[in-house]
Amino acid sequence: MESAAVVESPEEAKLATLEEEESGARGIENEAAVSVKQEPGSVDEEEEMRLETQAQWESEQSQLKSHVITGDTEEWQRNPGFPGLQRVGGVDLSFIKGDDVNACASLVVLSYPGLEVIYEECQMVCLTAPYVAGFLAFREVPSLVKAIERLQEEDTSLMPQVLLVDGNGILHHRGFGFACHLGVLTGLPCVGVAKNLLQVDGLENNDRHKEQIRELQRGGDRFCLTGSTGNVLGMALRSCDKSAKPIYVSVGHKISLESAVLLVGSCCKYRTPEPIRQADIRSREYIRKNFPEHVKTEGQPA
DNA sequence: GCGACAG
DNA sequence: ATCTTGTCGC
Repeated sequence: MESAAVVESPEEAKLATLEEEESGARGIENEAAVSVKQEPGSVDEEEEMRLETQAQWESEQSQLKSHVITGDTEEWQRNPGFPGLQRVGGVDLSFIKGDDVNACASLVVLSYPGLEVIYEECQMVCLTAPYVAGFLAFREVPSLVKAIERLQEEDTSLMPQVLLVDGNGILHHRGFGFACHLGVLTGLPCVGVAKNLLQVDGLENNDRHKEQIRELQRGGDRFCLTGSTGNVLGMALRSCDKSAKPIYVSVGHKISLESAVLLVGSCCKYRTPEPIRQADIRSREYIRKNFPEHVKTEGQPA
């Protein structure tokens, strides 16, 4: 047959759906002046419903004894257990203060398990999409795909075998966050690493969550993030001894949660895994150097 | 009015 | 994401 059979993978289908939602969300945003308030109907009914789902959720949560899994980042670093893994990539964008269009995109590749920077690139980019909560990828992904393509062209032998992304993977309102998005468009395995919990599917930064965080004593300790639908969406990981605040790891593309957590843990000298941290440092520095803050220094006497 | 809101 | 200095500690 002449017609090219366009077979969509489940991930690609998910992406297509999200793209539709994104354009919808942007349309709403553009007409934000028109308030679309819902008629409250019956307040009592709503409240009753809310309390009921709340109670149901709480009972489910208490049954899910998401006990702390004790880990050991030092041990992971001594014995990573990823034979064949030599290059881990990291990406990040940094922004100029009052500018929501121009940004610096950075891609770094680190040796593994040594964590030395073996490739780095910073590139000024123009962002097209605005930042809309839940649609982060639409703003940041295009520039990063281009960065990967430049590396592919420049030196394929430096192509990372896995990419750490700052943002979530399946820990997302539609189960398809930044790390999934970038993974599908590049074909690379991706891991989502967020610094804050995205409160979705019943996951909440409440007292219970804070208590679980307090139970994380050492680097490597972690616990499952189980949504109210029963799915494990990611893990809260204490990435090093120094910082008590965990990072949130979730599956992006072509990697299991277990592998993702071990990999991220073995990449942490500090709270943020080195590949992302190095990309972050480099893109910030680039902005700092090339965009003198003429806003701040006013009276400079000659 | 208050909280959420990955980056 | 960005706005921001010093400071306490190893």
